[in-house]
Amino acid sequence: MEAPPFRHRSPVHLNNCHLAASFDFLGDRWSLLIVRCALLGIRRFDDFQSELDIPRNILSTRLKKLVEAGIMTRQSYKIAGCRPRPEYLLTEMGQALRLPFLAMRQWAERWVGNDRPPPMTIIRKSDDRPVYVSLVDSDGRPVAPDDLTATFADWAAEDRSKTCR
Amino acid sequence: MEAPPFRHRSPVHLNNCHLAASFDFLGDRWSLLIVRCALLGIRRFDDFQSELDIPRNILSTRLKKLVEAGIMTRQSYKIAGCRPRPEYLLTEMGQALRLPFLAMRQWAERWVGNDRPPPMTIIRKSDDRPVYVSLVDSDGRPVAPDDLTATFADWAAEDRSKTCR
DNA sequence: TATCTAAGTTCATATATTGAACTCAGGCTT
DNA sequence: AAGCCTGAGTTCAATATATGAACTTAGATA
Repeated sequence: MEAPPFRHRSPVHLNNCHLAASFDFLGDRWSLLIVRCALLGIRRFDDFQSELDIPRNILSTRLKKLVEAGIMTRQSYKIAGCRPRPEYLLTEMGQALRLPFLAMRQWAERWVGNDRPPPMTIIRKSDDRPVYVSLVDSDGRPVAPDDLTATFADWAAEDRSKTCR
Repeated sequence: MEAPPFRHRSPVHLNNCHLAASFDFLGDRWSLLIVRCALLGIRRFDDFQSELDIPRNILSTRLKKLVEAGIMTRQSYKIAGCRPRPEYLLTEMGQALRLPFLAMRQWAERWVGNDRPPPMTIIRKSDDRPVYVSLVDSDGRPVAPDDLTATFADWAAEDRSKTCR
């Protein structure tokens, strides 16, 4: 990955930045950990609670926020002989977070885990070979990470795309 | 992306999870926004401050944390006629966050921005064509997001890889 | 009727954030 | 030389949020 040119102002105004906006509901440790667990198959209040050792009231407010953001849904499940209970499932929007979370896991295993063998490896179901997150072009061909630059929509570029020095 | 099988416990214990560990220093809104700005070329204290409208003491503690985590370095720059001033640069570890952040941006533009034309588009320098984040195998060939499963290192799998129902 | 369980809520205490004002060091102006 | 300017922080009182323990609730079972 290549170092960016120096700027006084970021080229994308915070108000136009959907990435920054997503941090409103995903930008805290507990929400990120809850989504991590959900992506791994956890669904129930008490399972999130004991897995993460999160205070119950915090879990409650975070789940509400994630539901409100459209990342999770709260629905009832029913097993015979038990009363219906709520479970928290990822929506399609939430499932789509798998890719960024895999990218982040890949980063963490390289840089936090120092490339030691990871506890879990993501593989392709059809042939059991490991899978990676990478940059590709529209034909699916790999793109070198130092071969990137950016263009800006004209409505968004108010002197902001200028670099300095 | 495919829904995961139901589990009471996540298959990776939190203590072995480098992803979860990374949230210790990246799991808050301000740190994420600071890294976003740094990836876009911002380097100076006051530029981070005015770009994000972050309280100065919070910015100070967050930058210290990111430096301590190895994501940024604080070094001096010198321009003629001014005294040396500090600037905050991404380390190699920090630059490597570009991929997860691009994945997250791609997600946010799809799901938060509802696929409206984004203010910024990442393109390949050599041919100006847009670039995407995607799953690939070790030969760089695309992998379908619903074609994934996982294996677990035997030292990590203490009944945790079992699914339920 | 009493007990158990999963899913919450309540509340006092502890911790963190906010925003404004202040400091500090070195360069520039008069 | 004295005073002002600028960028990079620090300090501190007020406010907001998190923590952890205890409590509540609704159905199922004994």
